[in-house]
Amino acid sequence: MLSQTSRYALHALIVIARSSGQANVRVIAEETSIPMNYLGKILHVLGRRGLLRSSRGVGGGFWLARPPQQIPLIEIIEAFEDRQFFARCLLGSESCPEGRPCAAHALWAPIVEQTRQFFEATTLADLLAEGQALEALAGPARLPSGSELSIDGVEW
Amino acid sequence: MLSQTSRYALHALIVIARSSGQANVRVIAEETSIPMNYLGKILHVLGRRGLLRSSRGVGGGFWLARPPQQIPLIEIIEAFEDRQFFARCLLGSESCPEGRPCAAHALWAPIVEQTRQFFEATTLADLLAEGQALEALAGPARLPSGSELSIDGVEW
DNA sequence: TGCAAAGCTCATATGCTCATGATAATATCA
DNA sequence: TGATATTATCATGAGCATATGAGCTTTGCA
Repeated sequence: MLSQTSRYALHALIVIARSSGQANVRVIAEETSIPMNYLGKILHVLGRRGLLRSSRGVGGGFWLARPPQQIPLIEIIEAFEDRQFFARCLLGSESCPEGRPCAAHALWAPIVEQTRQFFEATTLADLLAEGQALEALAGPARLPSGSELSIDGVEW
Repeated sequence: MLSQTSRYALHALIVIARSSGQANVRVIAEETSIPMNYLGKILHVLGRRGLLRSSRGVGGGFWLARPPQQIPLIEIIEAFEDRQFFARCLLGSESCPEGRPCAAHALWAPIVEQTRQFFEATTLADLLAEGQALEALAGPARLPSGSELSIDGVEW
């Protein structure tokens, strides 16, 4: 559904948001298992898109340019998927030129539209909240095992 | 969303169903603009999956193995997409191993499930009916232009 | 019985996504 | 000011989905 690259971007942003401050490429790559060089490129794109800020040099890294409530998932996706990602019909836009819908169009359109609305309405904050809920459920049993995904200290 | 190959398969099946009988690769390729050799391979796969029958030699071609009411779209898709097509989470199955859902999982699951149900519930016949409805709307204005997509004579 | 039509099969090419590696630019700090 | 840490940028490669091309096999028909 989503490209690997989009999924990397989402995952990286979740980790950055959780880190309550700056996070550098190496650390994010370790935590997410995303190849480091590739991740650098992805974060750079997110920077140009206005989702991340960055600084170089010692102590540098990336951080969210906006609070996660103001980062809808669709912005992340649009950075890496081509423009027709949501415009495309079941049979492809070739079979379905403007104004001459193909046989599948009307049936498929509601599905696409609902998916698009999901990505528009859901924000990075929603994902963080969901992750927090999961941790509350499973947390006590595996806190001692040392996974340091703490969500505290986020100042938004 | 769907791979090019799946979309080719869908499109070809629509054309075959409309042809009310046999259709050969060359004709289908011309009508759909799908590369002929590639189409041949796709139809062969659909044959092995039990969706098409074929015969060789002069006058040979492909035809539906079942009435279109009994061909759900999901069967077509499963022939060309990998098994995890609907199992996959927003962040990918790597981030989301069995029994340990990722942050996005619960939010995304309903979207995937609804999409899966669409492909299960919608049949080739539904696409044909939709195409017929479109033609009824726009038909009179462009019938003289010679597009011979007649739907008559289907004996199912 | 031989030719032509059509599907079948395999080998190869191409283009894109994903990934790697090296180097440059910039920032911090002793 | 030099050593180090970190992002920025560019060149290159790997692998897969997509596509092409050629020859093989089967079938129908004159």
